[in-house]
Amino acid sequence: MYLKIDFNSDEAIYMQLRNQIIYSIATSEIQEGDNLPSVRDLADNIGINMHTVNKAYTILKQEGYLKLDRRKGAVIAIDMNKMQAMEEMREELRVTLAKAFCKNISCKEAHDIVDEIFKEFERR
Amino acid sequence: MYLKIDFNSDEAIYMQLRNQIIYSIATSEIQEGDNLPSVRDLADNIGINMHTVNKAYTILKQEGYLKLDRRKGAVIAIDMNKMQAMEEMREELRVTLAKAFCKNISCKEAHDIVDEIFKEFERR
DNA sequence: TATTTGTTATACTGTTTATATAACAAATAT
DNA sequence: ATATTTGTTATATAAACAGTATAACAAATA
Repeated sequence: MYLKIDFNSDEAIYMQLRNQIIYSIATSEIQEGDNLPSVRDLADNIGINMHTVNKAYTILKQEGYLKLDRRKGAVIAIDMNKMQAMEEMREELRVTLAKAFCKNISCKEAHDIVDEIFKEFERR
Repeated sequence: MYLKIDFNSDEAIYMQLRNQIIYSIATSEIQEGDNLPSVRDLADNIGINMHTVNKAYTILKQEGYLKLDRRKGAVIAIDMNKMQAMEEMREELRVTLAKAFCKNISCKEAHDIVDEIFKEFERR
């Protein structure tokens, strides 16, 4: 799995990790049942602290993407609460699309980008 | 203009302000040329500190939604950098839609919500 | 002349982020 | 059996951020 941390970003490292792991699941680079590296291995690998990785894993667990097991380690396990996910998506889109609309981006242009991104997920 | 701050939210107050002002522009509740309340008035009105409002206004200025003038106050003025806005939208959508895809939300369902939100902006 | 604007400066508190050690319990490998 | 590897938990520390509190300035207005 490819992970790249931007240490100059204003986005927290553990959030960059979280987002990239979710993206990797969406593109099927990793999938249900797969193991993630141990918190120590990944931390050493990237060059960050163990607790920063642990924070990302803990959030992914809370959000329903991971199960953490002392014997098996961190395993991808999607908790399928679609209704909740829809509501969260709606709230995020409200902000994203309000910005877009103010900047003269049309509904069609938004749709086109949605399609492009979904193609990133669906090509196998 | 209707502004509601959730003091228990994990989202910073100045970001809640920023997002709601952008949303108000998108729905044409406020528009190009309109004045926002002075930083002191709005702060008193909501019951927060002047600098928190000032931070929201400063960000809105940097992002191209406001002009700040010592004589006229804060005035809505959209800086139309559409290309930049498109790229920012694409990056935000990548995270939002990756989450959605993992939770089995289809491309069509995403499109439907985009349409619903755009209707919030376009009905007059 | 007094008030109102955005703006800037300083100071303080509390929270968050990231790091650093350390230890524990359960499982695995040697 | 022993050592190692898991996630997990507990402290501690430094830096950055969020929010508040005063205060003052320059330009414009009442």
